Amino acid sequence: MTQRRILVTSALPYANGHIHIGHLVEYIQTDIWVRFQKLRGNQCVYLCADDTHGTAIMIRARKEGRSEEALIAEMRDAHIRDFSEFDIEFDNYGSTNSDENRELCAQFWKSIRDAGLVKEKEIEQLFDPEEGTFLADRFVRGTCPKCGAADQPGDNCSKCAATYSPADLKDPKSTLSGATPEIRTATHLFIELEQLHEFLDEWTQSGDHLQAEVANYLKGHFLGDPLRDWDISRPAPYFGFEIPDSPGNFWYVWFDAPIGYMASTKQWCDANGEDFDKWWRDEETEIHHFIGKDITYFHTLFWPGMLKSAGFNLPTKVHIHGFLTVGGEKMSKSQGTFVMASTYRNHLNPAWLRYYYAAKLGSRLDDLDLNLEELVAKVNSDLVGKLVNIASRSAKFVGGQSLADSYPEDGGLFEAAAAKADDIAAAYERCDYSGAMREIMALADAANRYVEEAQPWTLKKDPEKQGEVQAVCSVALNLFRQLVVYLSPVLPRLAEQTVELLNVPIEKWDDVKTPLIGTPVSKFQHMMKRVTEEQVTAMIEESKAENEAAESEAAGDQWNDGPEALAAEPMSEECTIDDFVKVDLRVARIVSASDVPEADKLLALTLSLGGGETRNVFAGIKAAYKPEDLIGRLVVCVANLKPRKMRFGTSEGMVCASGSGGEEVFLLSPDEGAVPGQRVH
RNA sequence: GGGAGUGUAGCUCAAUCGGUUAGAGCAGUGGACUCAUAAUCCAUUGGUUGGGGGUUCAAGUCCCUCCACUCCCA
Repeated sequence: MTQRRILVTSALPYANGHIHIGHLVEYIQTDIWVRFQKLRGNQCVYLCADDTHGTAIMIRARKEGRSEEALIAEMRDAHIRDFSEFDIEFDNYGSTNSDENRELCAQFWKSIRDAGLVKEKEIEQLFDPEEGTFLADRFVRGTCPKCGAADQPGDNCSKCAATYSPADLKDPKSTLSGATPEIRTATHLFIELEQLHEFLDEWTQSGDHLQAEVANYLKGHFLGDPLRDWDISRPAPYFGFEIPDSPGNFWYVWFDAPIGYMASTKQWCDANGEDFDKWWRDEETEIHHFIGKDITYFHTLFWPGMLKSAGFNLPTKVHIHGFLTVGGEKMSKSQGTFVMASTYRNHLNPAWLRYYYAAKLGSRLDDLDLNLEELVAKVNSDLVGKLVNIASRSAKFVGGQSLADSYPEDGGLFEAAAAKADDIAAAYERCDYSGAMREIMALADAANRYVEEAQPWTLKKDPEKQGEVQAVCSVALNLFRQLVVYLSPVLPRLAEQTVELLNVPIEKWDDVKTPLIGTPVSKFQHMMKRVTEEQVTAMIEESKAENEAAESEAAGDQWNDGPEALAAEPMSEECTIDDFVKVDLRVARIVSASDVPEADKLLALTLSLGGGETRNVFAGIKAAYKPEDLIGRLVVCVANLKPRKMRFGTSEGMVCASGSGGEEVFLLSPDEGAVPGQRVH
């Protein structure tokens, strides 16, 4: 087998937050692949870095009253600590805020300029006069210019799905300061990606660079039309690198972030006497990027385009994975399923998560669901019950002695398991870890059956049969070691423990093909504990508590009330008592509630004001309430609202509720004792 | 709104180019064993492959349509 030269990266974590179990899907996936490649004898380096630039970092540092450099240094230490606790082993962990990165950015920039891909355009952008900074779309909220929905983000409306530019918003507010932004023009630099259209068509649609569904997605969504220019500069103030030939402008964070892969490589090369060009300009080198599906287009359009323009190697493959859900739902801070790596570590063993993710990761970009009960079952059953059990039930009979001097007759088990080496390797290679785990666990079952039939515990009682005991245990321990070699990319610590037990290093994939003979066996020690549901529950509880503490700290008071709601929908102008009494608010009882099938957001309600007085109301609360849960409850309604014809009928009032819409709708309820028809003063 | 996906047993997933009676693990049930961390072994229940229609000798797989969910839209 010829040795491959492989450069591997995971996406750069942003220096604005800690590593959580969602991030870990990617780093564990990548780390397994890298460890596998190294075990196969390939020359493989795993590179990563913190992504440190951009507005979010600048704003956060400002809020915390310290420099960006201090913030990112602290975050980088925390990231490195988290990764190391999960046995994620980078060959170099850099930072996009490094000299190497600045130099490489300049080099890319010159190539892209020379290729005639850069042009300047004046664009209008909202500017926060209080913070003294231009505002990215997500930092502006206001009223949708199309449908008039309040509190919508700067680029599209969550109510009517209209897309627009932040400058079109009515009553825009900065989410940073609450100030009304001004429109200012600024010169931005753009890369004319369309000039690379033909190349990108070719690169994305041919070869094996992308998973099939990703190639389809790009074809369907981007490559069918001319590619838009890519805005890669941001005016000061901005935390990043100033563009050398455009003073006052900085490279957009997504320009310098992927270059960070190369800057990290450069650091590694310098530290290890390696030639940088061998890794990024020699076509013999394979380059593999592992990323999540949310950043697909940066890595499959811009990045190959940049590399092509600057004359570097193109990625051999971009491996894209799905998102993590917990219990079938998005990770949720309030439910405690948004678990930080460090919180997990406080309660559970990282090896469990590594195995669980491996058992569920396939080569496609389906989302991965972390089901906590399943985690408990899988770890206890597969790792403890099946795998470690093989050693546990055989090693103690030969502890302190040696394995048999020649490999005993085992009915072909060892050979059969060794024959799986290529299949299992192929599954790892294509990132089908779940397939690999299934094959390995089937072998573990076979090993347990062998021990079951051979009954070393019975043989042990007969002094004449001590040789047989040694033979049976030699087989069992060799089968166990085979499994551990297969699993060592996933469970490096278990591999180390096995080395201690059997006193022979595990160094290469082909170790599965040669049984150990005559080597000493150490005294058996427990290799892995079982998981309990209590541990999992404790982790979730701590995660919840952390979230509550964080919210409370942010709000600065004991009620956890944050400023977001008020900032999102700022106070209206003053009104008089006369203005207020024009609105006749009444307590009403919902006497019927039904779905409006043709409407996405509406429920049809009949409100009783008592004494036979009713109002038919269409309320936009479908996503938040089920009709059957509403019937009978008291609400507050606007009883004198002018009736309005809608497609589905006439609406004769409004039900009072707060919230931003969608599922975030909270009906007002009167306290106990109120009766329908009472006026609200 | 546009695009890309997903939907298979109670749960998590397989099923090669369209090809035998749709398979595993876990959970469940019955039994065996008692070396092992209540681990292991044997047997076994469980399916209208989201709904409907079509193509075909043959459809989980291909086509149309509807439903539900996920992600993306620079």
